[in-house]
Parts: sequence; C-alpha cells; structure tokens
Amino acid sequence: MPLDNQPRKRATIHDVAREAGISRGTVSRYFNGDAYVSTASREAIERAIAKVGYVPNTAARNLVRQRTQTVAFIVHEPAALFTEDPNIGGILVGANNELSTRDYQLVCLVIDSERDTHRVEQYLKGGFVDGAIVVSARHGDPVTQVITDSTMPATYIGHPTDLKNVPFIGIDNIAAARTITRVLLDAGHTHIGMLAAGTDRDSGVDRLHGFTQEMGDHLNRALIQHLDTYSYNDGYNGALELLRRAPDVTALFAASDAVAAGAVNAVKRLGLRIPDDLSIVGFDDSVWATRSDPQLTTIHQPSRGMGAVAAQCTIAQIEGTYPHWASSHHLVTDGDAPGIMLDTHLVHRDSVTSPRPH
Amino acid sequence: MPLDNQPRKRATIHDVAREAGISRGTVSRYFNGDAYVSTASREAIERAIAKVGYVPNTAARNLVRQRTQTVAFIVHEPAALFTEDPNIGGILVGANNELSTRDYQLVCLVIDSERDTHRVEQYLKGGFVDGAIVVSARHGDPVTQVITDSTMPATYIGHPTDLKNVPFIGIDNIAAARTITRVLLDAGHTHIGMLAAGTDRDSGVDRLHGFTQEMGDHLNRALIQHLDTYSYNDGYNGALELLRRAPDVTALFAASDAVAAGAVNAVKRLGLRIPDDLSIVGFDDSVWATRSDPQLTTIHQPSRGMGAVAAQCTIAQIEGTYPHWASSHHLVTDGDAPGIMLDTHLVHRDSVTSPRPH
DNA sequence: TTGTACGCGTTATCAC
DNA sequence: GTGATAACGCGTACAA
Repeated sequence: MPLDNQPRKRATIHDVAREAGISRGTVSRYFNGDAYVSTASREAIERAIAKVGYVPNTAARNLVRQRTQTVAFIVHEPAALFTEDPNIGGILVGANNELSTRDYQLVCLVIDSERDTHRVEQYLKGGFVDGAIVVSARHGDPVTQVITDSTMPATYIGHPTDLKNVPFIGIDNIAAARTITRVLLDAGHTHIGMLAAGTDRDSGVDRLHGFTQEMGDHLNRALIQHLDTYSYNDGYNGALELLRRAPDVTALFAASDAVAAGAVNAVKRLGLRIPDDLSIVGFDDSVWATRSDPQLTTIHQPSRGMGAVAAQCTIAQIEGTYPHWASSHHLVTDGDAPGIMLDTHLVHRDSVTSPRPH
Repeated sequence: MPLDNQPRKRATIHDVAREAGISRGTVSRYFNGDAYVSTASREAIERAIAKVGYVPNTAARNLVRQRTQTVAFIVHEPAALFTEDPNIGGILVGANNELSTRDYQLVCLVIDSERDTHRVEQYLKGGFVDGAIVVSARHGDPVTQVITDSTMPATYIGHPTDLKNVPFIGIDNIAAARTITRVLLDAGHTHIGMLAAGTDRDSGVDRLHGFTQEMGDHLNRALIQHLDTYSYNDGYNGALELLRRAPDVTALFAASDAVAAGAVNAVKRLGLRIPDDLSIVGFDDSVWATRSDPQLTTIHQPSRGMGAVAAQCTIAQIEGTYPHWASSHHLVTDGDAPGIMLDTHLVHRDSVTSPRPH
C-alpha cells in the first residue's frame, strides 16, 4: 500500500454553502453561533458539512479577526536542560492548564541555537500568537527585545534585570535563600559553601545575594563555587571541586535541587555520609528533592502556580482587562516593573543535621 | 509608568509601498527575493521598511501560500510526566535541531486533558502546521484519528498498534528486552521479576513480550508487576508491592530507567543492597540511569536520533520527496506500516551481579 | 522591471 | 433570517 500523505484538498465554507444551497454568510453565522439561522438551513448546513467534510480554516479566521487565541510559551535554554528542569515543567503545566480552561492554545517554542532565535523572532512577529510567556530570560536576550519592541502582551517568569516595566511573576529569592541559609546556621554550621548557578538571570543572582547577606560575618567568599547551569552535572562537578579546595566545609547550599542532587551523589562518592558528614540544602522542592537519598531539605517554590498566574496575566493583557486584574492582585514594584510575588516556604527533610564535633 | 501592552497597529506592505512611492507588488517581490527589483527601488524600500517598522505578516502569507513552514510536536501524556521523561526530551531536542536546520518551526503541543484534545484537534485542522510528529500515541487516540483523517504528513514515534500504513520511527523493543533479560539470566538469576509499564502502547507491550519470550521456562507470571506509567513513582511503589508479594526475587527488569530508579530507591529503603541483594536493570539509558546509585545497566536508545529521523520523515512527506527519502533508508514493514528501526545497544554498569548462594 | 488585479478562506456590515 | 460584499495582508500571473 503506497504512502500518500500529501495534504488533501480542503473543503471551504464556499463548498458548504453551495452544497446547502445558501450563502456563505449564513454558514459563517452557523459556525459562530451567536446569530440567527433558521432550523431549515441549519439542517441543510449540517448535511452539507458532513458531505463535503468541511473544517474551518482557523488561519483565515485569524487573519480577519486579528486574533489567534494562542499564546507562546518561550523557553530559552539549552534544550537538553529543559528536559531535566522540573521547575520549567511545572510552570508549563500550570500555564497550559490555565490557558486551556480559558480556551487558549499554548504553543511551546524552544530556543536552542542562534538559528532558533531568529526563527522564533519571525514566528512571534508573524502574527501567530496573541501573547507570550517567557521563562528564563537572560540579560539582553534578543527575543525579549522583539517582544518589547512589538509591545506584544507578555509575562516573564522571573524579573529580567535589563527590562523595565514588564510584568513578571516571581518569588522572593533573596528572602528564601536567607531562610534556608538560616537553617544551616541554626544547626550550628559556620563553614558553609554555596554552589551558585544561574547568575545570568535574577533568580541565581538573588539566591547568591540572600546567602551572602544571611551569612554575615561567617561569609567566606572562597567557599562560593560558581556553576554554569542549574544542572545535576554542574552540581556534581562543582561539589567535587569545592570539597577539594575546601575540605573543611560542613554544609552546602545548592542553588537548585538538581544541583543539590548532583552534589549529594558527588559527596557520597567521596565516601562522606549525608547529613552526618555534610549537610546539604537545595532550592525548588522539585522531584530531585524527594528522589535524592537522603531527601532534601529545601525551599518550596510553586512552579505550577507561577505558570497559572503568568497565563492569567498574559490573557488579561490580551483581553484588555489587565488594570482590573492587576488591581485584584498584590503587585510589588521592582524598579518600575509590575510584578507578582508568590509565596515560598521551607520544607524540612533529611539532609541537614548539626556539624560533628571535631 | 502605565502598562500598555496592547498590540500595536502593525504596518502592512501597503504602508511600505506608499512610503517608498512604488507598488505593493514590487515590495512583495523584494521580500521573496526571487524576482527583479531595481537597486533604486530596493533602496527606497529598505528606507521605507525601516521608517514604518514593517514586518511581514506570516499568517497572511501562509494563507495564500498554503504552507506554514511549521510542524507540530504532539505529546500526549500527563504533562507532569512529560517533564520527567528524558526520553521525550531527547526526541524533542533531536527533532527541533533537524527542523531548525531545515528552516521549519517546531511547535510543541501538549495534551493533558479532554479539553486539550479537542483544542489541539482544532489547531491541527485549522491549518497552522504542515505536518506533525506524534510521540506516545495510545491505542485509539482521538488526535491521531484527526491526523489520519486529514492525511496530514505525520510521523509517529513508536508504532501505534491500531493504525495502518502510517510511517513510524522505532526501535526493536522485543529484541532489546530479550537482550537485557539475557544479561540477568546469564548472571545466574532465575527468579526475575518485571516491572511492566506503558502497556497501552507498543513499546510497553513489546518490552513485556521480549521479557516473557527470553525467560522461557523460567517465566513465572506472578512475578510480573503491572504499572500505570513509565514513572519513578510507579516504579517505587511497584517494587515495594512486588517484593512484598514475592520476597524471593533476586533480580528485576524495569520497563524504563525512571521505573528502575524508583525501584532502586524502594529496594534500598527496604534495607537491601544493590546489586548484592538484588540486581536491577532498566531501559532507555536516560539520565536516570547515570544518576541512580548504583548506576544502571540498561539498554541505550537513541532518542535524539529518533527525533531527528522523525523530523526528516515528516519534512520529506511535506515536500513530496518521501519516496526518494524512504528508498535511501532501511525500511521495515510491520503489517503494512512503513517504519524505520534505529539500533539499540546494551550498556553495562553497576546494577547487576550474580545472585547470592543461599 | 513594475504595476494591476485577483485569490487565499473567513468574518462583519450592511441592506433586503 | 438571509445574501451580497468589503475587508484581513499578502503572493503572483499577467499585462504594461
């Protein structure tokens, strides 16, 4: 049997009208429901539709309506990392749910190369979407430039440090980082190392910031290990490197659970036990936290909630109800960017204990 | 500063033409390159474009060209699972790379509810994409129905058992499952349990099939534990349940690495050591395999490669070069579906040893 | 080399 | 209630 997946000639509204013996206008009204159409022609139309196998061409509809009922979910990460960052996954799920109930289609665009950047720009400017949700925007990101230039409705996850007056959804990374650092301090640790990652965006910068603030006089900058990404591998290698340089650290604050999970396995490979020989805390409360052994004490971050709120925010802008929507939320203003901060909380598990007496 | 992200009025080709003092036709030709346009008007056009800030409306262009240069990547999974299945991630990355170099835009559509199913159907039928790549299609999936009905160019990852004559990319799950089962058998195990998952699609069915075939006389169906999904959690709970029922198993074949990773942690929680007290093998060679402790002996599956080949296959159909493309590949025919099987291989790591003498 | 005019498949606004 | 008809923004013969 030969394969013939060439797109078949589609029936148009015209065909339906001809088949039903009435005008296109009536058929169109039939589809858009909100208008008058007699039961007689209604039936004729339904028969005709079934006969010619008509399905509306949404692209054409959008052209005239100037609306696509679609929002882009843009993730600008090495794609490999996208697949192992449960945080992004949670945001995606939350956004998709919210958009779905509001009858918007989410299209996920992943940017993994220069070429992708350019094509996605074209896509965005091409009128395929009514708005966007942008996760993990970096400083000076070209796609965000496109978005701001076109004044397309958009919401950012995390606060892009180089953009002013863009709505964003975030958490208070500084406060949360201080909280979890305090856990270590309160347990009696003073030689605390940090595996810092994501410092090309606000989340990473703020977590590092919170750590240094809370450490106060105990801070030893030599114990800060800088990583490229929020990933297991970087956590693994970073922990190895840090412990080589500073074998006397008794606790580690990892910038994310994935990083922490990598550190956990690295430390175990060194023959140390967790938390007895070394305490480790993470950040995110993602699956990495519960699938690590021991399970991680960490900061819970409502990723699905962030996705949902971001979706609401984008839709509000699209539908022109943003001022009203915003007024019913607690907006903070960072610089002049209107943002919504969601709550985080500490989750105690099994990766922290007091340092052993020497 | 008030937020005003209402979409700005876009400049059209008409505006450019007026500004440049020439006709729309010439401007259009300028953009589509392939035609004659004098340097004089070329310069005028470029000035005009810059001045009015024109960007082509791709949606309108598509309407007339009847091409969108876009292919859908459809993943029909509980979205939460999508984010923890590195296999899907790999396929996505591979597909995105290939599409990108061929100048196609990938849009990822995730189906997570009835509502999503319906909307995605509309999206597909609405003319937004030229073709599709479908991962994890289930038996009798409504979206696949839409695709086959419309004869839209498409490629499936894995062989949808209820569809005939659709191109698919896959691996020989039966042979691979036999291979890894043989590893356990050769190590001397006979009481081997299986954590079977994904039996609503061909991959799960075939892995189970391969296991039972290779076990031969040693097969004890009571040692097969059926799981709902290829997930860590199901692996964790399934292992607990199986070991409760049958404490004498000495080895476990998990249908995926995620399942195996869950099983590993469950088994460890029971106080057993791996592989000394229990051997475990996985399937996929995903990040779960190397981040588990001990690292898993497993079957390597080329997920990126599958994504890339699937993209090629879809593009070939779109561009009408499928027959030629297919003839340069080794096609297998399962029933009457033309498929491409990619190679897998065994990866030895640290999760298998011989059973301990009683 | 350039302009004109028509078509892509819908929706929306009119009169009827 | 219904049927023309003008948009929507662009590509492209065809004529000039």
